[in-house]
Amino acid sequence: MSNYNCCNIPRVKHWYDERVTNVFDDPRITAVGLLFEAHAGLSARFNAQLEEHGLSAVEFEVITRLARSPGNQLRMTDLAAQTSLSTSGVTRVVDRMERDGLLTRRACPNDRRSSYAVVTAAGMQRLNETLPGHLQMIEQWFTGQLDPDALAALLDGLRRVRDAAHPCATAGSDDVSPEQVAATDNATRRH
Amino acid sequence: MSNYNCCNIPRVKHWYDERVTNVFDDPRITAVGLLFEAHAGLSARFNAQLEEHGLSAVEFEVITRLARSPGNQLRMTDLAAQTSLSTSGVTRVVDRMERDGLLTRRACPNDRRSSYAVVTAAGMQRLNETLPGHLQMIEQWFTGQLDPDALAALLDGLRRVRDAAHPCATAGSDDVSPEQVAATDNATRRH
DNA sequence: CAGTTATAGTTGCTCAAGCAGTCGTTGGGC
DNA sequence: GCCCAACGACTGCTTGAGCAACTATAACTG
Repeated sequence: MSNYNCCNIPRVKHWYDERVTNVFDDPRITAVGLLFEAHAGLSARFNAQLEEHGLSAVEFEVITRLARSPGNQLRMTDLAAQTSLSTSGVTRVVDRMERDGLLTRRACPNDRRSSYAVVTAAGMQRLNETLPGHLQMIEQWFTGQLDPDALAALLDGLRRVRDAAHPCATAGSDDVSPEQVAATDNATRRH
Repeated sequence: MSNYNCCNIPRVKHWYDERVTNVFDDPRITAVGLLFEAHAGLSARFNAQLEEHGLSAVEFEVITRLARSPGNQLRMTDLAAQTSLSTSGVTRVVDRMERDGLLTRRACPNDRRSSYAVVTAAGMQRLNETLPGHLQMIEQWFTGQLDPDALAALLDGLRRVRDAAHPCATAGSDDVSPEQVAATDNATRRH
């Protein structure tokens, strides 16, 4: 019963050793396990550092996405598309961050349905306080763990997986300049 | 204001182009962006497939961890350690899955504080129905996206990052055989 | 221009997860 | 053997996020 060696699993490509005795030793399972655990580990590290500055991961992502956008602002919908939040989720995060003085809402002049979330001066300051440590964390736990070649290979592989799997969430404010689009590599682009 | 070119960020190693005009173009940000988006993309794909079989991601992880363990069972605490759930979280997931007939609780004979979560026959069947498609998804959106060399490089990099960053959650039932431990690569091991 | 449809944002409801506190059990120190 | 600290599981409470319903505005169609 414990020897779970079941079911005819279709194997399209055979890049791995065939002699598998247990489904859970399947290298594909191992592969996702690695990716997910790396993600979980980094998330935990980052969250700890962000928490020191009174930010949750989503709040940090929100304020970062806003701060990198022209005018430090984004329409609520675009913010939702860039983050992996629903629009109602964005409403609530912005509620909290507005209450904490990090953001403000600003009416959109052209479209009275829309409103912008804008980073306040206090928000920018908070981000300034948080970012250096965050970058250090990235270097300490991620990029610094590998020599340049290995890192490049890793990032290349990730990019391909991302491009393939990342659900189409092409977002962004309407008036981004072309070079800004080109720069926004890790944003939710590339269909 | 939009040109967020701030703060003296310490750069330990310079594996990337120095000429950065905007903090958010920082290759370290891009790197985590890639990893996180790849994870998010894969998660979304997997969740969709799992949902077809009436399983959430955590439920799938729980039942998988149990099914790969000797006797298809694990003590609640060990299950919590292997998944990224708190013990109360595990209590509730097992509650739900027990209600759905996928798991049962079994009293631990040696220690009356502990109880095992055990996969039922229905649970094993559900897993059998779910796994092939899941493996196909992995191949389609992850491992199949790269040629063997690139995949190996990706996994190698991920392994190092995982080993560095993954928070120490050494778990597992007490009586795992050594070869089983060796096989459990993607489990939460390695100090 | 009127009527319909689509879009932007918010709100009520539900649910999943963590924290802290509780209860029963175990094991170590004396 | 008794006491107390540690442990395992569970429960109440809070929080955060999504879905669906709703309102207001915009755009489209004839």
